[in-house]
Amino acid sequence: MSNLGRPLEFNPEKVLDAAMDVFWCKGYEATSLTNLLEAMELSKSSLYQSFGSKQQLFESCLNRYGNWLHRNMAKELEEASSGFAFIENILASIANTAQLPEGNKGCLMVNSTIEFGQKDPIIAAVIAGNLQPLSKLYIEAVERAQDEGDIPLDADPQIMASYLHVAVGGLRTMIKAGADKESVEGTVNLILKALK
Amino acid sequence: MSNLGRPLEFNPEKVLDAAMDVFWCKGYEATSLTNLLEAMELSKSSLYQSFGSKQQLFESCLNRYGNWLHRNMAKELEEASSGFAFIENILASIANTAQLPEGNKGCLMVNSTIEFGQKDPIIAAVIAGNLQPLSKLYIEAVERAQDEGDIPLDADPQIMASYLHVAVGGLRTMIKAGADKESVEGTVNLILKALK
DNA sequence: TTTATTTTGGACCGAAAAGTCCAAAATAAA
DNA sequence: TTTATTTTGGACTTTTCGGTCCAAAATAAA
Repeated sequence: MSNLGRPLEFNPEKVLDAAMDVFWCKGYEATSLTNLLEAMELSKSSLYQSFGSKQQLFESCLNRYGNWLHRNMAKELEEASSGFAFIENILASIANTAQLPEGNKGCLMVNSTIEFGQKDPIIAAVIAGNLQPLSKLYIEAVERAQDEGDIPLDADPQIMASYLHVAVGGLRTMIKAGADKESVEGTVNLILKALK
Repeated sequence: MSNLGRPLEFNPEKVLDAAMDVFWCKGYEATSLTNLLEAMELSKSSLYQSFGSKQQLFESCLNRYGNWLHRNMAKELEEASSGFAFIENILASIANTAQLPEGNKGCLMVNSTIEFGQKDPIIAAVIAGNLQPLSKLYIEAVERAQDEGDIPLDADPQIMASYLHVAVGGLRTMIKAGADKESVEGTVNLILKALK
């Protein structure tokens, strides 16, 4: 709004990314203020001044992550050679994280869904608000795949989208449990075959 | 071992169940010693004497939960009218928890997989050790369903078992996110159709 | 009844938790 | 240069964290 006063000494987006990564790796409860301050390279007062509280910072991170995810997926859908190829790509890229540090991080949205569920209505709403646009993308992809003849026309895109949501959540769980890449890929093939 | 000394004033299985429920509802990091002591109705020294530490207590709870789950599922498989009916029942009973407190609790094994992943090797081993017998049950069920003609013979039971594991993890995530029963049931139907 | 063994309640511990507060510093506008 | 506005570092606070310790209590065996 105003340009007055002492300017920020940090880049709000960069420090948000840093905080996001900590929450992503450790989960909400397991990350302490100290963890955040070290990663963000901020003083305590700057954090509270700019982000309100640990929980509000977490909400900001969830939204940032959700936006980032949606942007990426929307771009992938746009650039995909077909609706079905998009779905294949999404699941394959998840399978590629098996037994890697990235696979152990999982998906911040899935992690937070499991950690919070409906315990805190505000967090639940933030998650739901970020999940819905992703669902829309899945529906779009399925409809496009139906147009292109890769998915039967009698399938309900809404249910198909839920099915994909389940696949993503389940694969991330499987990978967190330490599954190797081959079995994840085999499972992905089965998941995809079911759509046809 | 020995019968000497003052006898326990509590039932170890009962207090373990109480602890299990707290971890189940809140997750490991979010439950405090105080939460546990209140639920178990134990003094701090009794807890440490009998269960070692918060983490060891958690490990005991995981094993108890895993055994309980395996026992239940083995019984259901035994009593099921067919291998495929067993699979249907498992998924249906998960769908039935949608929008109920039980659904928000989810599955302690799934919750812990997401919360810990591979962060702590001991916990990871405990989870893996409890997951493997469940996998075996899934494989058994699939093989039986193949014998009974409900699942094609060219399907790999191992991959099918992973697929079911993914389905369970994903459904629990979906339900934790607040999905309503109808859409979960629709999704379950799609998951099952894919097996045929 | 003594002795050995075990459990129990509660005091106690240092560390770390999230969060508050304020004076000093840094800037833009007047 | 003054003034208004904002950020920053860090001291400070209260509460809770997981965990230890020990004397008292309760029992079985000798």
